[in-house]
Amino acid sequence: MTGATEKIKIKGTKSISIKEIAKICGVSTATVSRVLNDNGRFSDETKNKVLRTVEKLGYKTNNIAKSLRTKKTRSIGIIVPDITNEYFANIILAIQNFFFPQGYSVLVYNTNEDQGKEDLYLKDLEAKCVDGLIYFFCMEDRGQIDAIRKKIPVVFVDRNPNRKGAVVVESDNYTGGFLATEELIKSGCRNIVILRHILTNSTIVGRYKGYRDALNKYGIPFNPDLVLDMYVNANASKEAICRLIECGIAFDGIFACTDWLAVGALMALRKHNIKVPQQVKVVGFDNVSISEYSSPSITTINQDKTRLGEIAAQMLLDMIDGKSIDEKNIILPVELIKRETT
Amino acid sequence: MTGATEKIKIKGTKSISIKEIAKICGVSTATVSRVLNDNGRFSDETKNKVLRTVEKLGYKTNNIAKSLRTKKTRSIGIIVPDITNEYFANIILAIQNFFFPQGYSVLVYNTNEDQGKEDLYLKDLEAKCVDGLIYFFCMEDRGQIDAIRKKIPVVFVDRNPNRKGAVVVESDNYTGGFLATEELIKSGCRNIVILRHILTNSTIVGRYKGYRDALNKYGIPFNPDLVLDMYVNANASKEAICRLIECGIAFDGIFACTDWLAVGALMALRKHNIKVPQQVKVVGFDNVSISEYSSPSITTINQDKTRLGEIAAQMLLDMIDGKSIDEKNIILPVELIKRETT
DNA sequence: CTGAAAGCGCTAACAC
DNA sequence: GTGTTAGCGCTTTCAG
Repeated sequence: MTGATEKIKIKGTKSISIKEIAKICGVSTATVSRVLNDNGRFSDETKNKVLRTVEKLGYKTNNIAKSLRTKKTRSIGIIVPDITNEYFANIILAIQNFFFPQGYSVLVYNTNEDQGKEDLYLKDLEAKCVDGLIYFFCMEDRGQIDAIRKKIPVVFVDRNPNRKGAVVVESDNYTGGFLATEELIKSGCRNIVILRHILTNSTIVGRYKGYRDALNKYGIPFNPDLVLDMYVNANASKEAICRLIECGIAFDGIFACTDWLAVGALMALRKHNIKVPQQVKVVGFDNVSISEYSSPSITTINQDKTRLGEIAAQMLLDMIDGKSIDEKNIILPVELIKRETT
Repeated sequence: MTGATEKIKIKGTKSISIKEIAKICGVSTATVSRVLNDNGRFSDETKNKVLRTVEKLGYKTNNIAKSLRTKKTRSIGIIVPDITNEYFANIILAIQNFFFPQGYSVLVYNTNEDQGKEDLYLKDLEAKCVDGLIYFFCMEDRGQIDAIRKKIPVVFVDRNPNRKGAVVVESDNYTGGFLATEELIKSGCRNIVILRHILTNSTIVGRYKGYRDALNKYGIPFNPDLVLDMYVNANASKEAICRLIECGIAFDGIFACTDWLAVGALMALRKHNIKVPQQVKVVGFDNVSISEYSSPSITTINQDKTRLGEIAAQMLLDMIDGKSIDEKNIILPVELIKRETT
């Protein structure tokens, strides 16, 4: 640590504009603009001249000015609940990797599932004039969603807002829930707990439906005591399972709607010296790293995060480019990954 | 899936400008601009009139145009190695939470430690005219760093580029490495493996130095066979430790420069039926979730990600605002978190 | 193939 | 207190 107080200042890099290079090349700004954007209507000679001086002077186009004219900012927004969650981070990464080579950059907004923030972010995105939005929708319908959709292209990922005409990319949560539950049943479980996120959204609804239908199919009675709602957080699920055990409610399987919820369950089981998978079996959801590296490793439902992101990105780009899009609701398949907890 | 092909189109929300509302209010655009920016020199009467019609017509200022005039975009860039890594994600989150209330939005660029990408991102950031940059510096010096610093304010986080005059916020990696190693020594270890990231940067250098100095202080000879370099990845460290065991090289402690590296080590140890912490003890670094929820839970060195992000953000904002800043190199304290692996 | 000129929406002197 | 005016740097008709 130095106690010195220093004034940081940035050199006024008086950046040169199209005008200067036009003057130097002895052509008009219009011509320079044309060669820069490869819009035709210029000779090879002028092209070379322009390009060479652009290179020499290190000219960089001012995208602000360009945006003002073209009404395109070449940036998109992402509104996401929790960037800290590996599942979301993977999708964001795929989106960024897709868009950057297309010349788009990505504004990231983290809601932490807070609707107030979500509102503010939507406003900000509009003010910043993004060309499109990828939306991990979280808020309840208050008309905002349709409002923003009227103004800019938006594609919903992961969570389905169930609005007519909305473009959405999601995993097959229903089948995921079904497969997870079926795996437990086939391994011999008859009293299957389900650990859910307390915030109801389409992913939870789908997984729960799959759970119920699997129970049904195999003739296992549904027990409402085994439905546990909580905020997604390993400690919350640990406590919930501990409570269940302490109340003496019997169960032999757990379907956790999230891998982290499964981790918490495992902690509770370990604390009570309950053997996994011998006494209780566990299935998670997402297939994030923790499920692979936890001990025991967790049987889970894989979601294809990369494709989720890529497809959403591709659809958004198509919308921005005014292309027609074939499907408005893409549902990606999921897959059971069998590991040590079942 | 519907086979229908639908043309998505966005309604041309012919947005109104300052001009319209000036006309309606019977004042000039300058006046409107003044009340909108609260720049004084207008009467309460006109203020009310303007504000009311702004409200009524739902006028929104066009930030592109504004930026073109003011040369401020109110956006900052973040260049980060891996958004998927909870450690980095936490810092990004803190930065976003700090900046949004200040009216800034955040462009995120993921390098995946790829220098080629880093170069491109730097160019893009410049073209997008961001007001500042927070930089998890990864590339080796090729002059680019100093070049960008001349153009926009940048603060380096996590990794110290060791350039004179650079503003950097980092954890006390040296002390972290020392504490981790000391913890192992005090628990009785004498043959301590260190698991390092193969990409040398200031964090690794610092932690390694701490390791060596702790060894020295306690009179334990350094054994180069116990220094293992790899890409940060649980599988890589698992394999490295397995190899060590299979080669018959004895060790009783492991200092992993990252929690995920520690996780891999634990897997290798489990595979070979080596008891932790009885036969081998392990210390990680970062204190990300996995260290808390792994089984056994991992003793680790905590880095204060939130403060790392907040301080970096505050310093960048100060630089943007042209304020003088007191310290150019903030080093945040770290802390040993004792858990089950030691 | 090229240039002149208008203007995107806003801010900031400067004059009154 | 308020209006006039001149651009910011670029694209894009329209004429030639």
